[in-house]
Amino acid sequence: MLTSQDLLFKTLADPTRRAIFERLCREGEQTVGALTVHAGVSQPVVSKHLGILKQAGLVIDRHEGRQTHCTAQLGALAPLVDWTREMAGFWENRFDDLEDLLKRMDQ
Amino acid sequence: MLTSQDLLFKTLADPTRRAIFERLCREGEQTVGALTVHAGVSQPVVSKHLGILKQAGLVIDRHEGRQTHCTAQLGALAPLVDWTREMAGFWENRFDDLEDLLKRMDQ
DNA sequence: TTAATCCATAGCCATCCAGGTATGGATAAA
DNA sequence: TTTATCCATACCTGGATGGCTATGGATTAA
Repeated sequence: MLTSQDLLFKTLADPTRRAIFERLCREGEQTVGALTVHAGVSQPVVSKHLGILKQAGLVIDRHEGRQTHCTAQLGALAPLVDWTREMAGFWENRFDDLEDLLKRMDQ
Repeated sequence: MLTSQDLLFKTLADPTRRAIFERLCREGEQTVGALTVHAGVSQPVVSKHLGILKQAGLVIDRHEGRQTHCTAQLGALAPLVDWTREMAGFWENRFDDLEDLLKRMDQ
């Protein structure tokens, strides 16, 4: 089974792809051409990365004539935030358990 | 150049590796053997994943006799949290800029 | 209509890497 | 001392994937 966390981590693991997403977050809507200028890779590669970002829900696009305008979808990062919170939660619980144990030992 | 975010995303992108880290967060300190039982892969593979997790600072270990006890280092997730916050920050700033623009247009 | 631009898709290749088995060193048990 | 257990390292292999070029459809410009 492929969790949404899996998809997010895998998608963001590639530096080129993450840089594209970062640029979209910083600059807002961008055409494929504009992204290609700064990506350091060829246009087909940028298109492929955008496809993967779209599949992960991190990017949506809008067609206007022969141009494709792309936008970052920040909300798609939610599972990532949730995961981090979950890990931190486990951590806290372990401290709570330890606290309980110490309390019981004290009696 | 390889940023700490790069290292973190790449390290956590693998499901098996992330599962090991998750288990360490949930259960606390575990030996390599205990981790192997639940990992679904061979012991050498677990050792290799632990090596990568250690390199990313996500795990530290402690040797006791012939056993190696591993612990999750939650603090190593900080760059991930920072990155997410940064992305959200860009988002906010863009809204702020838009707000400023609208305000100026209103005058 | 013709030429130029924007983008997506197809096909190819090199590289990376997660998985395996084999093995040996170190420690603990017999 | 001998045997068994725990773990790490070395080595190999197949599959995944990030990069490229070539190409064509669609739209705009000449």
